[in-house]
Amino acid sequence: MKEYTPISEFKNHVGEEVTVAGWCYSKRSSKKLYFINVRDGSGICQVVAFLPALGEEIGKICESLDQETSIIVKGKVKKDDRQIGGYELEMTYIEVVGESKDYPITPKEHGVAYLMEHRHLWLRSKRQHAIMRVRHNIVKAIRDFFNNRGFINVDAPILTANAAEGTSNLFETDYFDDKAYLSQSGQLYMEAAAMAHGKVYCFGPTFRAEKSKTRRHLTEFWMVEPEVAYMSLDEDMELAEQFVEYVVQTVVANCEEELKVLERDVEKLKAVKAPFPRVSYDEAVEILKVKKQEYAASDDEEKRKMSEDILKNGPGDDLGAADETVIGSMHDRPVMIHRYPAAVKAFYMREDPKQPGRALAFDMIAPEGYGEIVGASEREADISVLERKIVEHNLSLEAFKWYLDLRKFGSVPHSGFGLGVERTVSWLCGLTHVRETIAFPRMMDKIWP
RNA sequence: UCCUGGAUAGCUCAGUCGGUAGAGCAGAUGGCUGUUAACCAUCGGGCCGGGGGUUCGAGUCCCUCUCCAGGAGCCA
Repeated sequence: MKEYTPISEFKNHVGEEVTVAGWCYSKRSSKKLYFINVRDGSGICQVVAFLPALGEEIGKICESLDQETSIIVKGKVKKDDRQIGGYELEMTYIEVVGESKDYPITPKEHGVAYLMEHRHLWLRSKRQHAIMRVRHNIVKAIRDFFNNRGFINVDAPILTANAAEGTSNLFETDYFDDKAYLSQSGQLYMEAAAMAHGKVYCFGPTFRAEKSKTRRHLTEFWMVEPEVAYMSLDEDMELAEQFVEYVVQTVVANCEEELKVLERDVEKLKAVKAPFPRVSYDEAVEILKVKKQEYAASDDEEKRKMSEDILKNGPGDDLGAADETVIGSMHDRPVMIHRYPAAVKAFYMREDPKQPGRALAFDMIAPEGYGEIVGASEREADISVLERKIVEHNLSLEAFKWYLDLRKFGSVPHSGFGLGVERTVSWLCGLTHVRETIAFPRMMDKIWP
């Protein structure tokens, strides 16, 4: 590596001459003085060039700089509290590495469609830079949490032969003379791995061909899925709340600068401490019935409109987005809604022996309207029940032959959950749409760049 | 797939009653030793998304197609 000094390390080089390799972020000038904001990936710093001391040649170079021209600059680091990073570079030398004419993204406002078309360049912008760093910290915290608790990372395949939950939202691809599908969950494979290692997790991309056009959906998204042998649903809830608390508090501790750039209200994140409230599906429905009346009678037109969407699916059916928002907004931390009607949930979820018709499953709803971030359940361990449910869900017993083996050879109670990384990033960054949480989002109508 | 709203300068938008178009930013040129989305002056820049219709006349009204945004369902 060459001896370039990262801008983020300026605090250790005050008074020294350093070399910075980066890009021109913006430029202001008067006749004899240039102020060049340089970004190098680690940070942004103002470089000051006093032309009478530097000569005509350097003046010409400064004059020629456009937004995103790549440059190598030498200069002396000065502490300057007026600057955003707290430091300033007094230029002694500058060299252009690559020019940049008519850079499409100006410091002024742009529309969403335009920015998405230029996603490969948009990543350089301050907000996007901050989001990617928060995401990096979230991913690191996720791995650290499980690695530090004796979980083994066993990744699931991306190309699969059959579907976990029906074939309607699967991406299909040719697999030699056969068909294969892109994975929509690693869970079934993690159940196999948990029987080998006890505590496991997978972490990778998953794919859903849902024609969803909302702020919470991507067709390709990352999910972490822990699975633990001999773990009950209640223990699963404890694991999930400790996990989410750890991820959130790690980000609060490590991403102060980034959250400031994103203007995130950090106090709201600091409140995310276990235990999280637990609400049963039946309790949720009772709460929602009251809220529906309350909203319908409200002076606020928005609430009256929302009232129509509350319990729109009818009692006994799954909760909708409006229901989640209402329950979620009642607390300052995530809420776990558990024991949904078994009929609306996946075949592999165990029914509650104490409450027939209810599944041992929970969803974790993030506060501030960010919706479901975790889906979880205790898995059915009894082979005969599982076989019956596979048939009831119109799935092929043949396709699940290997999965049923797990119940044939030393079946044990086990549970796990899946956390959506993009929704978590969106929540922690306070974004309005998950499309900004991943470098190159894949959506229903967008697969470029 | 359904519902709603859009498409006008490179970008973000305004455009009155139907009478062939305007701002800010960006770009170019000039000015300024401390600027932070710098400022001041000047200049260039338009198939008003495509097609059809109504009209003497359409950016504006109607139909249609395409694309975009927001929402629903489904989900993480």
